[in-house]
Formats: sequence, C-alpha cells, structure tokens
Amino acid sequence: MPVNDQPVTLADVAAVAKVSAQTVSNVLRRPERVLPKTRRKVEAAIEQLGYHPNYAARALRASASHVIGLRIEPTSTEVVGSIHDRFLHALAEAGRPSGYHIQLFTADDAAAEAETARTLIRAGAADGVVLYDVRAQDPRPGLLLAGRVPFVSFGRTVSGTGEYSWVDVDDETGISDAVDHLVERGHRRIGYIGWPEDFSVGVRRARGWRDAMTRHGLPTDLDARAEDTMPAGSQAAGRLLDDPHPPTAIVAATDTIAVGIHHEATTRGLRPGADLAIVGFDDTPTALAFGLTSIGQPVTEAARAIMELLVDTVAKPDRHAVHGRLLAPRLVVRASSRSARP
Amino acid sequence: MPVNDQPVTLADVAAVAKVSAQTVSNVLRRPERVLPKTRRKVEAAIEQLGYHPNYAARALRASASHVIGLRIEPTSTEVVGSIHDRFLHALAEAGRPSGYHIQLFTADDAAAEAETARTLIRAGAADGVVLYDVRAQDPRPGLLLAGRVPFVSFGRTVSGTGEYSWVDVDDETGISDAVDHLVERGHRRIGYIGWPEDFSVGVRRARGWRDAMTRHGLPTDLDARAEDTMPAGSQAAGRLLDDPHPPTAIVAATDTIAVGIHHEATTRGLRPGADLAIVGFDDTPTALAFGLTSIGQPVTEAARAIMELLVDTVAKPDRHAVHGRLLAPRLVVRASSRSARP
DNA sequence: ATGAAAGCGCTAACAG
DNA sequence: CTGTTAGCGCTTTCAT
Repeated sequence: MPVNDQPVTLADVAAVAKVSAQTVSNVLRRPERVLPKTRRKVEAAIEQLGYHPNYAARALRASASHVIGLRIEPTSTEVVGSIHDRFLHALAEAGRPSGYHIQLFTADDAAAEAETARTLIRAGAADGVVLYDVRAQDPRPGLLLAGRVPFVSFGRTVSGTGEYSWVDVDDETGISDAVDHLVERGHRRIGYIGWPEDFSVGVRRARGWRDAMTRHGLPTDLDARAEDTMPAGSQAAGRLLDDPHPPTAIVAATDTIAVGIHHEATTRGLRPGADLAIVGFDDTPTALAFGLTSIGQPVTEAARAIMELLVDTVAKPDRHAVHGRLLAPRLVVRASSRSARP
Repeated sequence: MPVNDQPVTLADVAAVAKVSAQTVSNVLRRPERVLPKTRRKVEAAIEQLGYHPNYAARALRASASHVIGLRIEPTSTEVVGSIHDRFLHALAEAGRPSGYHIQLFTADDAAAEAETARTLIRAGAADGVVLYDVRAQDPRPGLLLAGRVPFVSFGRTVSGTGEYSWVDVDDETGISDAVDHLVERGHRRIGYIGWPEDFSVGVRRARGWRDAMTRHGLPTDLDARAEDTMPAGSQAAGRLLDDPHPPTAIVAATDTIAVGIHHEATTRGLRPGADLAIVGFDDTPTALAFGLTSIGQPVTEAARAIMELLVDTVAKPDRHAVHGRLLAPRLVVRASSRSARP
C-alpha cells in the first residue's frame, strides 16, 4: 500500500502521463475514445500515483451522488427474528455493481422519514431512497410521491401500487404452501396465529391461510391473533391448544410468534414436530436454531430487484416506468414439521 | 411540502433576497457576521425557496464528506442474538448532531475491508471509518493504520491499543458481576460456556469468569467450550450437566449459547431459573424473550463515544490524540437467575 | 457588513 | 484522437 497523504488529482495523473486532464478522464469513462498507447501510459500513471477519482467532484459535476438513502429503524426489543440486517447487507451488496452506496439515516416516524428523505434528495446527498417494510396502509409512498423523492419500496400498500415501483414477497402463496405441506403430512386441524386484525399488517398472511384451508375443505376456526412478541405467541398458542379440538399444526405469521408457540408446546409437554407441527415466517436464524420450518423471503433477490428498479427510477425521476415485482417465498422444512402427523 | 424540481442554489436565494451569494453563505455558516436585518431577509428567501445547501459542493470545497464508512457484515445464520443492528442504528443516530452520515460497504474479509476503506478515504467518499467487533488478534487496526485511514474501533486488539482510538466494553467486569450475582443467590457450582480457547475471541470473558470464581474461592472445573451457535451451546450444557457434581448455574459468553443452555435444560426437565440459573451476554431481544438474565453492552453510549473520538480523529488525522474508552456493561436480571438457589 | 474573485476536482461541449 | 474552455455549487481569501 503506497502511503501518500496528498490527494492525487486528475491533473497530477495528467502531468505524470504527459497528457491533458481530459484525456485521463476519458481513459476512465470512455476508454474506447483513447489510443491504446496513451491509455496504457495513463493507466500506468494512475497505478503509480494510486489515483482515485474524487466522489464529491464527480457528484457535483454529474449532479448525481450515487448514494441511496435508507432509514434504519430502531430494533424492536421484542422481535427475536428479523430479516432487517440481512436486508441491509443484501442491499449494500446489490448496489455495488452499479456503484451505489447505501447511506443510513434515522427518523422518528413516517413523516420525519419522508421529510428527511426529501432533504437528502434536495441537498444532492442521495439520488433516491429505499422504503423498508412497507405495509398495507403505509403513508410513506404517498408522502415521497408528493415530495418527488425517487424511491422503490420493499413491501407495498394496498392501494396506489400503480404509482410507484415496489418489490414484495408473495405472502399468500408462502402461507398457502405451508398449509399444503402440512395437509400433505396428514394434518387437518391447522391453526393460524398472526397479528391482530386491526393492525392492517399481515392481512395477506391471514388471508393466505384462510383461503388455503378453504381450498382444502378444512375449517378456519383455529384462528388466533397475537402481537409480534414471543409471550403473545405463547399465549395465543395456549388458547388454540385449549380448544376441545386442538390443532395438530400451527402456522405463524412470524418466527417470533413461532418461537412463542414452540415454547408453549414444550412447556405443555408437547414435542414440536412430533406432537405439534409449527411453521414460522421469515426463515431467520431463530428458526434455524429451533429447528422450525419457516417461510423464507428471498432477501438477496429482493435487494437486487430493488436496486435495479431504483437505478431506473433515479435515471428518469419524471416519467420512469412503474414496476411491481412479486417474488416467491420458499418453504424451508425443518424438524418442527417434517414428520407426518401421528 | 413545496414541489419544485429545479435545484435551488445559493445564487437563487441571493437573487430573491437581493444580496450576494456570499452573504447567503455567511448567513448559514457565520450568522454573526451578518446584519440581523439582512439575515432575516435571507432566511425568508431560504424558507420561501426551500433551499438546502448542496452536499457535493460543500464536500468538494471543504475536502470533507461528513460521511463515515462502516462495513456491514453478512449476518451469521447461526447467531440468534446480535447487537449488530442496534449498533448500526445507534451509530447513525450518534452521527446526527455532528452532521455525519453512515455509509455502508461490504467486503469479503479483513484485507478487503481495509482496502475498500482506504479507497473510500482517498476518493473523498468518507472521512473515516468505524471498525466493528474488533477482536484480540484482529488485523484490521494495523492495516488501517498502515493505510492512514482515520478510524475508531468498537472492540480492541490485545496489543497496539496505544496506536489507535477505540471504545470497548469491559467484558471481565461484566462476567464478574454475573458471578457475584449468582454467588449472592447461593450458587457455588457455577459453570461457564464460551468460545473454544483457540478462537482468541472472548478470552477476556473466560478470564473474567475464572478470576471471579477464584476470588470467591470456588472451583473452575465447570468450564466448557462451544462455538457461538445454539446447538453447540446445548451440547456444552449437556456435558456440564452430566458432571457428577453438575452446576446449579451457568454463565454463557453469548445469548445464543445461553438459549442453547436454556433449551438443553428444558429438554432435561430442568426449569431455567428454578433448577438451573442461566446468564447470557449482550441482552438481546432473544434474552428478553426467554427471560434470560444477560450482561448488556451500552450500545448507544458506545456509539456516541465512537463518533466523538472519530470526529476528533478525522479533524486531525496526523497527530490526533489516541484514546481508549472502556465502558461498563450492565447486568440485566431476569427470571433465569432471579430466585435463590433452592 | 457586504461583495467580487478564485478554485475545490471533475467532465460535457467544443476545437483542433 | 487529444486539448482547451467552462462551470457544477459552494466557501475562503481579499477588497470595498
């Protein structure tokens, strides 16, 4: 590693290579326009000086920062299985090929998030933002649209999806696959534990379960609701297990709830996988640790799709094509549901 | 929210306020140099136009990006309790007062991380970086030092700590507090499960346990080692519990291991907290969910300290003061160790 | 107290 | 194919 604190500029390289600054720039951005011989000369000089083009200058000149903003949410202390950090990493990785960097910002609520995003854009600190975990009634897409902030969302609102680009995972199919899998194993009393109805969250997951059950001609009475915490999951599981005709399998809307079910089952002397099948959602490390079958979101693929759409959106903020991309989840079968119903 | 796509510049504001661009700049950066009357006039214009200073231009002019780089690591699929995401959020938040933004980058290994960091600095894309989770034999501080990359680390190497600024948590005291707490509850057979010796990781945690036990005149034979996964924790716990004189309490080097212990105990019909006390490390959501006593790291405080030191380091990269800051962890007592030994 | 000039490093547009 | 000119938006001199 050469140690040289003086910032090396285009002009320095040009001087060493005995060409103009413009030619150096061309070597970097339009190599085909430059004679191979001069190119090699310039490249040697670049190498020798350890030159790196200055981001700020490029950004200023090009009016493009190549930065994507992302609000980082405070982690809930009650959620034990989240794909948030996996998503962050995947997004950072996905930006690499196109030269985009992810910059974090914090905000207290949706309005603040939108406002900060707008400021970032106006200040040229970012070219666009990614909206994480967009829910059915989420106000953020509307706010960003109004503020003319280029963005792509992970998740989508229930309406207005024709107005912005989004990437989402097909929850209904995921849950439906889980139900199919359980039915195949001989289960008929299959319960569901998800968020309370009024949360407007996970309505698609609940619907996925109900529809799948109906499709199989099975009853949908074993429906319990719980907030996304382990104790709430345990409690809800308790209610279902107290039923005169208790479930032999339960599908959960999250891994956190699934662990709660696992815990409740164990406490009652039921062996998960043998006496009670359990399926979670998100395929987090927690699911792996507890041997829980879980519906995994294709996080890497989602991040890639988001960056792709974002590059598009950023390129022509005015009249860019609006795309929605629905990705298929993948059921990861583990011990908690592998064996057939006894 | 005014909608106006034209980027608003200093000159625009100046035109509206009928002053020179320079005066607008002064209003923003040296308000005291400007007559209150003109200042108000300018502020009105700024407000009216929704002006935000352009980051790239500032960065170019000031040769300072106000960006801090941070490598985001791929999440291990086997770790169920991590403070990584909490740290990210805390860092983003900690940068706010001083106007620093966190930018993520990915790298495959320590060498790539150092190299990328160096490139970011040379390109003026970042003013400094934060090194996360620095371990005893970590090569990164040395590499960054050699590459003259301004940085502050969270965690520290075993040697060379006088050459760079770091913030760390006092593991030994944390574990020692846990042992004291258990002894107070009447425990004497207190086991420890941590990383394998040769990992050079967590040597301080292991030492903390050994020293505390010795201080209390208690034996240190119940020492098992496990990698940082739940099954490994369960296995190790099994080995300790198979001892002719099994432990009545176990201290774990991580929450992941602690959950493994919890699981093994439950499987054997031992009630955590009643038949076996368990203490984890990091106070993650997982610990909360399982009612595990855990040694919490002051993540927010650490992030603040890091940003503070970093601002210093970045300001004078050559001859800045080198500081080490050792923060005290905090024992969070929950059901898994609250009651006295029966 | 305010303004004019210059330049941070780069690249688009135009000349040669 | 290469070089010259100009300017992205801002701030640090230096005048006024």
